[in-house]
Amino acid sequence: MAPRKRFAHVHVVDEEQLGQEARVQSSDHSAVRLWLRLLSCSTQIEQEIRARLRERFGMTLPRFDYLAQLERHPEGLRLNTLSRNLMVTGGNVTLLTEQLVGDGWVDRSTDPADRRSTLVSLTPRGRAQFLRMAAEHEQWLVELFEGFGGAHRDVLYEQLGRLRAHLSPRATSTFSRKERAS
Amino acid sequence: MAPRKRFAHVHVVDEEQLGQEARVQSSDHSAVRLWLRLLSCSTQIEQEIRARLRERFGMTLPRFDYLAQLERHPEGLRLNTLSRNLMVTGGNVTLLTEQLVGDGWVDRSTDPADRRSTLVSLTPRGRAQFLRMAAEHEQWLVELFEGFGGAHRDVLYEQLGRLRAHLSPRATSTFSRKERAS
DNA sequence: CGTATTTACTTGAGGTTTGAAGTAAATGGC
DNA sequence: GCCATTTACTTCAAACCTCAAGTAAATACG
Repeated sequence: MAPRKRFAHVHVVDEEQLGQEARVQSSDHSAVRLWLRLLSCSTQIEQEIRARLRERFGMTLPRFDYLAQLERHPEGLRLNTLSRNLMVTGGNVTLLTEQLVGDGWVDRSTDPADRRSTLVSLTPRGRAQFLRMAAEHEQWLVELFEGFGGAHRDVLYEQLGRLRAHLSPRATSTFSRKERAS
Repeated sequence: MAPRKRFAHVHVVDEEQLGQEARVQSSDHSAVRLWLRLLSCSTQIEQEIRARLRERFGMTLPRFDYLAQLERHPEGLRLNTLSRNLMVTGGNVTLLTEQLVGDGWVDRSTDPADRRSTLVSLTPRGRAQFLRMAAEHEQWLVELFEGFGGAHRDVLYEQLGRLRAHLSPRATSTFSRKERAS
């Protein structure tokens, strides 16, 4: 069977997949179909990247993403920020942090300005190793998009930017989730 | 912290998120940025749908997706096909099947034409309940895309179709994975 | 026919992620 | 200054998902 990051969705694929376009009929409306395509694309890429990270580096995607965040913020990040940026729960970040600290990728310290907060940053060795992986990682993406015409690409990039902006208002933090007043 | 389907990726968000666009600089190249936008959009929608399924119906997204597949195929589906369509591993489908059969959503039978295969389909009650959820689910998506202009939407849909087609060749089944000849 | 291979699925261990319920530090009225 | 609330993080059970190693049915080939 085919693997999936976390999941493939909804009426997913099928109508969506490969040669089976014929089956569409009337049942799906445009919002759902758009969502399914979006999901299908992102899942495919994710699976591919995940597999390569494992094969080449024995690295998992969540850890890679975590490290990538830190690499962008040499000054260190608070777990809360990390959670928001990675779009995962606080508990997850706590666990990943433990693992990455344990494996020597990450340094962890209490924020002197706010003793509730934890600051994390890459160890020098972690950073060096991450940079090697990141270079290759970027190549994979270049490869995946290769042949997907530059003009199409720009249009897609542009539209995704719009969509993200459109969706963003609801991208609230939820480390401890009281919010979500329906 | 913010929850995530399965995960948020890579250098994800941050440069990507909200008001922080300024930080982009030179380090990210276009393939990576495209991927991050794609991921960010799909994760946001996924989280939203996941949260609503739980709140409204006590339903999880993987199960909903599974049921959605079956709804589209009243004749029944083999687990193998389901795995490919949902883009998850066979083991996962086996587990979900047990749960859904146990909860009365799904009927399970051996394919008379091939006794290795298992056929699953919705129970009448499962189908009725699913249809109620699906109607609301579609409304959520309509809502999420509301105000994201029709023209933009069509362009995005079109481009995602192209991208999916571009990526698809590598979307091979992996129920029992011998393949992946690097 | 008989055996080797392939295909469909199951099992189990391990990692990931969530959501909910906690603890503890900081902040905001009063 | 005191207490209520908020914010930052931790813990834990349960769900999810993968990967690897199995079993068993079907097919391919000699």
